[in-house]
Amino acid sequence: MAYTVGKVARLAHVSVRTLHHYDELGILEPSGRSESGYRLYTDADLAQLQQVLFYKELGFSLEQIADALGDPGFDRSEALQQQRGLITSRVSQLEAMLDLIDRTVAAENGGIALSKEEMFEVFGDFDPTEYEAEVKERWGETDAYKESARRTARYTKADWQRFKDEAEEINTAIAALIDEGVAPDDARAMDAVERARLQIDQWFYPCSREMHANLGEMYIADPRFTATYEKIRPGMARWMRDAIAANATR
Amino acid sequence: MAYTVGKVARLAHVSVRTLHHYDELGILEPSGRSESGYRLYTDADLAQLQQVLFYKELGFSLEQIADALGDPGFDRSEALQQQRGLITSRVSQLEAMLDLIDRTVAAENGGIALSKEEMFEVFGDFDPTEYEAEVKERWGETDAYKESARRTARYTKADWQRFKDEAEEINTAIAALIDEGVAPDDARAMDAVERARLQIDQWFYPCSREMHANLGEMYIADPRFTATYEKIRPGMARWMRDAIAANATR
DNA sequence: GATAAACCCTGACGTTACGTCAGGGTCAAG
DNA sequence: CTTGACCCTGACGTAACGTCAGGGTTTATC
Repeated sequence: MAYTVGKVARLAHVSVRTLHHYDELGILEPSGRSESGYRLYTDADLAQLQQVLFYKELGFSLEQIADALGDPGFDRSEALQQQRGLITSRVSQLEAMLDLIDRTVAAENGGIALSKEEMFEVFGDFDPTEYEAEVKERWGETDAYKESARRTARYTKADWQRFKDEAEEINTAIAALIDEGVAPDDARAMDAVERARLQIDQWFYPCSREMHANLGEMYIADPRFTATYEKIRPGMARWMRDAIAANATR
Repeated sequence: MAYTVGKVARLAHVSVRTLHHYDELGILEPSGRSESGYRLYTDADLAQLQQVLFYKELGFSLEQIADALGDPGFDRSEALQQQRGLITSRVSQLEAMLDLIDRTVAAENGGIALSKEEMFEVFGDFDPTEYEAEVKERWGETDAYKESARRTARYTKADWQRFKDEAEEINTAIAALIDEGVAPDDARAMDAVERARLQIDQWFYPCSREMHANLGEMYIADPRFTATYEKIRPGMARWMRDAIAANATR
């Protein structure tokens, strides 16, 4: 029922030093100590260690992990769902790499050559803004991509920085609403996603509320978009979809 | 045809600093410089960068990458096949995580609880020695696991260190043969894998040449085993399978 | 019941793979 | 011809541990 560092280390395939480190950072403090000062981990501690390892596997920093686990509103099942989605999107990314390798080999054997962009698009994180216009075209607004390209061509470095700051602020605000437990059909929720819509409208291409609703659907249908929002808060992708849908019909 | 750092960075979703770093380490030195000293990357450099990124994605250190790419016997297609196998095994691991999450959620909803080992077995690298005895049982030698457990129970820390050193030496010798281009049915190859067989026989459980051949088949059938050997040298898993098979029938 | 091997503790410095300035030269569009 | 984006070389900072050192504790075994 109570495990010493060494036992936990062997069980979880981590080093003793790693457990010491997590203890220092407050990410995983053992529930008890023996008389002689030995760290003693309980079953609950093991469950938390598993959470730490899942998050680490998904590329979260230890600081982010500390924040997530330290949050009083932390919910294990919710986190597991979030992690499930993120792992799924990671699998898609790796499968894209397999596909890239196959196409590269085919090209070497006289197949069609790959563009420079194709050679690297599987690396690095997925950028939603790059992709939204493209998706929009599939739904009919055939000029979205061109319009977006036309506008963004003139953007300066400072413009992009402003856009990023603005986007982050909007996302932070939404995350705060989620933390407060505000429902997606609450007026504050709809206002928040309306800000997101206006931002797209202003910076990239005309985006009606109906079109925004389409994008919202994609947030939960495409694992890459889902991952983008789930990484901010568990359940955020679905919450946004619902809030955007509510905003479109109010 | 010639790209500056910034262009390469945007294309490959890496930072300029990263490219500087790779240049310092000699992992990716641009083929040219402009008059004013700007780094100029060619298409071939981009292909090499892609290789670096693949290896990095698979958890190789920059030092290992430098060794692999710097090796005069480096072969792009061979490396791509190796990477394909390693990515496949990574996907299996992530799928095991998805399965673990599902079982954890099921357990929370009144399903069967998970053992401590199950909670963590998906993390950390795959240890072949832990698994071989278990697999051996599937082929009939029903006491392999028990025998192995009986023997290893008495092993001291120093014993394990000796075993690891020995195993590494054997693998290094095999890798050297591969580097030399020695064929799997060469006598030297058979001798090398015979040493591997004797090591298993000595440390864990009786392992006949026929049984060893079965293990060899598994090295290419199970992606986790394949990954273990492919990580040492591209093509090593298949080479060992062939050498072991040759050794079993000589 | 002693004695060694294995295990635990707390510092504290080392390492990898970059991030992040600082200070200064270069290029291209208006 | 200037201004914003871009490039250079140091050089120090950082995250997540690895790796001793020095010293106490537990446990298996003789």
